[in-house]
Amino acid sequence: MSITESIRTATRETLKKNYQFEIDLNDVLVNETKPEFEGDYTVVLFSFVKGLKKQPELLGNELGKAFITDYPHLFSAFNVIKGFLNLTVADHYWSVFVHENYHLHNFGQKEKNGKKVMVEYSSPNTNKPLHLGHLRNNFLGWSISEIYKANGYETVKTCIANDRGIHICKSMIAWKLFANGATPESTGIKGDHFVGDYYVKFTDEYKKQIDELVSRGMNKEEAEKEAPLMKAAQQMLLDWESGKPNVIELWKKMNSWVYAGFDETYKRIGSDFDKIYYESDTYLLGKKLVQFGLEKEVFYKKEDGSVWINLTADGLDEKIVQRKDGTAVYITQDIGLAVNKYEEYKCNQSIYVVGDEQNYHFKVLKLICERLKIPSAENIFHLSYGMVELPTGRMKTREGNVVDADDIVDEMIKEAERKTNEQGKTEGFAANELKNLYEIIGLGGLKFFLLRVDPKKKMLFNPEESIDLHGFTATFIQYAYARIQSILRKEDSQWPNINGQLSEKLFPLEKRLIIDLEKYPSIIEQACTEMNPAVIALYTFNLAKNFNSFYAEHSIAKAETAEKKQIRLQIAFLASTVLKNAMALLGIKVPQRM
RNA sequence: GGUCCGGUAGCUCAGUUGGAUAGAGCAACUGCCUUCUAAGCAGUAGGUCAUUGGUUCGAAUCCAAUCCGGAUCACCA
Repeated sequence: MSITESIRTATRETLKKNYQFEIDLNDVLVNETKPEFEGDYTVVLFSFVKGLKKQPELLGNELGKAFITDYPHLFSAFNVIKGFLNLTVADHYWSVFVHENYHLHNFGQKEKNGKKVMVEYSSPNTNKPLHLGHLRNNFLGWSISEIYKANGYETVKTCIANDRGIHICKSMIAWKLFANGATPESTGIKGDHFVGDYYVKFTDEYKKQIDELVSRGMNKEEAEKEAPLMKAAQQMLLDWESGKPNVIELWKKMNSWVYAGFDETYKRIGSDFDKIYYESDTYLLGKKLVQFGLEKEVFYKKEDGSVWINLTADGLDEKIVQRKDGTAVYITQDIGLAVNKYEEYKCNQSIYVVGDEQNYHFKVLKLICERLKIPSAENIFHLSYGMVELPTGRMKTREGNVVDADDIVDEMIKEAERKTNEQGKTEGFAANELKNLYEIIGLGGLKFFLLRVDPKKKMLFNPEESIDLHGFTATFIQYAYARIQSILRKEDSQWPNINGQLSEKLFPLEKRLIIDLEKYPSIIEQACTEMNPAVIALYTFNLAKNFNSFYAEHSIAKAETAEKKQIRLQIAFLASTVLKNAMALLGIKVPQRM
């Protein structure tokens, strides 16, 4: 039981015993005591003052006295200010905690709970490379999955490849017309970038055709429809759906180029998947479900043959689920995918990590699944995240101010190298060790920067600031970790063993660190219920900061007594474990030295 | 226009079952390397929590209205 839980329980039991006053555990508000007051934890008494009809100060003093006599192993002192009962937790409690836990490599990790969670993330289109927004998505999805795992869930990481549709045909057409048979191999360009270039080429050439048609007197709207390139792309989509061999062959070829490029990027940024779904498979199941929905009268057909659902009763609009020509729309395949996922894995929860511009889409998807009485409907959860903005304004593909994921990663690693060399502390590092270090620092910095903000809020990505290695960054934490490793290396064989006995008082800085460490299990729990890795980012930063203060003040090597040395070493050891494990939940590695 | 989200220090962000004098980091300024890693530590300064009203012992937090910003309301994905 954690210390805050112990305090809640003690409060409940004491109120029951001394005042015959029954309360729920959750009614006891326990905070960390503010630094300007004496004590470690504070019980806020206002909420039960009314029921007991007692002065808050009087109640506080009575409770405090009872705590000291009834729970001497927990509390050593108390004071009351207004309605706040400040408790000092006994040093003995903390030293026992450290002694019992410091050597646990999986400290904080929960037992398996038998539940299964699916996390879908990344979900790229196969016509262009990953960009900055995808990075936030990937880091978030991966981290959430790890956080669930740490909380005892079995997890399934999935990805849906949006590998079909008119956008795919556009890059195919452009390649066919303009590439002259060039390939990623022949040009040396990474596959996803190679295909993406042809998608851009399509857009450029298409614009030219429109301009030309307009200059010949056609209005713009008509020109957009009549441009030969667009017609070719639409024809290709029809040919694809009818399975025309040469189109399918080209589609497979170009997709394979893209996947090879994605694999490289995923490997680099540490994203992996247990299962990849393909829209080219799921859209067919989606179409079957449209038929099913028509039979059940969840959907209805309009005169032109298109199929709709009416969601006005739920405050939404009518929504199309199948075009008049019988082809699938975006949501059609998502319905299919939801069923597919459930039948294959039967997860207790199905999380979709998708940008907040699709909030409406997922509201609709969930409603449709509920109306169709799909068993997994109520387990669908849209983990919505805000857009990543640039100092110059919004990122827009069309305006070309997209930040490419591979470029960012390169830049971060290069910057890590520059800053590391500036520090000039890398004597004795082998070349491959250095390369590894640059990657750990560069990627860590990037991940931390994108994860430290509440996912649901939009955020500003400032490339210059993100490679600044000071302050609330991964580098700061990695550095603190490397220093702890340095201590432990030196002290490795000389640990005094006095079995957690403590005859002297803990210094405030020591206690603050232990309090931090003790709450780690509740932090990963909180990160899970809130689905927010930023909780962990903030925690690791504070832990590292507190360790640095501690370290600056209290030398471990020159500890005053054996017992001081022991507890400090144990604190250092546990802190290093927690930092490493917590950072791992964010997908961030920590270096042995730097 | 409807719906949803946001507005906290110069900048980037924390801050929910309503709790003490609203917190970090960056930038600025002042100290600290003969010490287990100074990518560090200690400190100073910086606020009308968008505005107004309400609820109560108590509001950045809850309610209402207003202002500002964004997303969405496609037979695009």
